[in-house]
Amino acid sequence: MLDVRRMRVLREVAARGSFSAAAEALSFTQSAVSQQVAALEREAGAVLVERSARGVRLTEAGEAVVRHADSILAKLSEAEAELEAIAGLRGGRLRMAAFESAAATIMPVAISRFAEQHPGVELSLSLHEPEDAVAALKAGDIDLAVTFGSGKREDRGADGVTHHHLLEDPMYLVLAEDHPLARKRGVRLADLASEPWIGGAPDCECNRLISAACNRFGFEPRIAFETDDYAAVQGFVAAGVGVSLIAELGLRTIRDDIVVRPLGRDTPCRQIFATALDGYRSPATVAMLDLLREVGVTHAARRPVLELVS
Amino acid sequence: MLDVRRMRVLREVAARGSFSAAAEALSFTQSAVSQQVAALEREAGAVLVERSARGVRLTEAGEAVVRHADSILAKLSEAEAELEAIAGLRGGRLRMAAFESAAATIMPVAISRFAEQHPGVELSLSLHEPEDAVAALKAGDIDLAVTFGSGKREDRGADGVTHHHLLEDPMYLVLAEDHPLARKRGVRLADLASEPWIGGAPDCECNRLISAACNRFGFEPRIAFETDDYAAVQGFVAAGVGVSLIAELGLRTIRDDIVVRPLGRDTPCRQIFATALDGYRSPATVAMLDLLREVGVTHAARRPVLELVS
DNA sequence: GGCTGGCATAAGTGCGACTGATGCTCGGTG
DNA sequence: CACCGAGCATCAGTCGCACTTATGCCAGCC
Repeated sequence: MLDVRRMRVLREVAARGSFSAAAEALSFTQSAVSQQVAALEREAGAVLVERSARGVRLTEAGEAVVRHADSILAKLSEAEAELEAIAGLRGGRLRMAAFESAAATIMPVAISRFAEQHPGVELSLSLHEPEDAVAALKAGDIDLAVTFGSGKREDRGADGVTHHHLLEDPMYLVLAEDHPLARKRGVRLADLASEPWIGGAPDCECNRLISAACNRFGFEPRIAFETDDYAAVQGFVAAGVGVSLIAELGLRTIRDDIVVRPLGRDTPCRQIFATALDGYRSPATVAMLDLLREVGVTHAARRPVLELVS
Repeated sequence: MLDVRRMRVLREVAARGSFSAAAEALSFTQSAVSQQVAALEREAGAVLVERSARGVRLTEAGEAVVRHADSILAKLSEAEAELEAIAGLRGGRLRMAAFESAAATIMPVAISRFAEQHPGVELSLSLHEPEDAVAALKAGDIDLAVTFGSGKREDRGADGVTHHHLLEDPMYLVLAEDHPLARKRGVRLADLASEPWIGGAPDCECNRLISAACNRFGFEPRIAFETDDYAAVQGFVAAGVGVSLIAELGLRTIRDDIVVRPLGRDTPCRQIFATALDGYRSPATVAMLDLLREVGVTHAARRPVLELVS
């Protein structure tokens, strides 16, 4: 195979018109250039350079090699530029996934800020509930996921992913406006032991959050209906099918025929994480992780929904 | 600069999914592949491969490198193919020059046969009198010239070109049909000492041939008119401006108002050569040289004009 | 005819690439 | 749970290649 380093030498020879001049330009000795060109001719199986007393001239084969050398060396520079762009966040891509309420709240903020700081990076966001998101991470389909869970686990998970805590997301009780408890002040979870509940999708982290919260008050919630869309949950609650817990991030829009009640000291909190694979992380991933943490802190500082309903 | 050999290793790693498999495919040890990839990562300034317990996966930067590696390696194969094509006469070019009467006679035969044998080679022919042709050779504008001269010089010229003898081109006396000597049998050059002559262009090899021939018979021809086109010479002769000598190759077409007379043992001959630079010659040049020699022999074997007019 | 500019060649040296051996980690398994 | 195997990293050693220095050779030029 033709050696690209040698092709570079030949190109310099062609440009300068002599071995000596090329050697000087490349900071080699004339001897080295002579040997390299000879080796290249051996590889090529053809005479590439016509030697004459005053400098050299390329043969047709030599011209062909130089022509290709130009294009190959250009491609090499291109590759180097692309690497630099990726490392310097002036290029590359970042594929993310988030669950619905995060995708509607913190992600737009984070994405807009990231795009502003690093306009060259191509961003994409898909909707995935935590379980799917982690699977997508492991499959290499995405680089970063925003997930939630009940425990505050900053730990390096044994399964190759690490959850980086972003913020706490307090959950609120939602009732139909004509529910008997809708007017009561200081409702507690224990008051709702016998109510039918609206849950998240089956076998979903969301459901486990509700169960865990109720369990702490000594009862297992009876799930009357399951849906993974907070808007749908609000619909079912409004229709009187049951009551539910909705996290703050899911309460950006609140129907006017339901009431939202804080649970005071009992308030269960879901924990929001940025989740990424352990080991190598692209510069874009690292930058977005930092940014998400920052957005999380900012978000925690002001609690619009809490003020609104308490 | 990124090393193309290492990029090739990375590409194999990407294709096989593990260092070990790539090593086997490349007939290396796993250790070598590991070291090469590590070195490439140092050059690139970025992690290119995510190592895991079961094989490896490329990072985004790694994918970028492999993408470029593909295109670079493709270009390399292309270059190799082109070299092979040039060496095997399946490509490349051959630029030739010939004087007018050769371009009208032996060159069409040679070119047509060459094109048949080596259809991939791009052929071109330009018209140059010997002096210009040799200059063009030295300037590198052409690869091969067909020239003529008076002496039979196969020698390696001191000026860096070699003339390869192709054939002898006998010269004939041409007279207006109403010329007093037109009917005389056995005309000799000495009979024409006082005639006005039509010569070639000033300071042209062609003129020197006429002078040299006349000198041998003890007179210096008086040049009445000079032109480098044999058709024009025939015109002037027909008009009675003077007499001239025209070589056989220039007598493919003969006006009907002139007569052509052989000079028997006195016949001067111009020598036709294929002329090329010493030193490196492309495969196409060598092949055409051989072919021209062959055409020269064939041409010498049958002498249409000689038979026609003697 | 010596001088100069330019390429080739020979011998020596140092770096880098590859090998072989070994250690480490992770995931699967009895 | 301890073991095992697949796979990568690392180390030391060897070998080859690329470059340098030194020299020779050739051609053009004053």
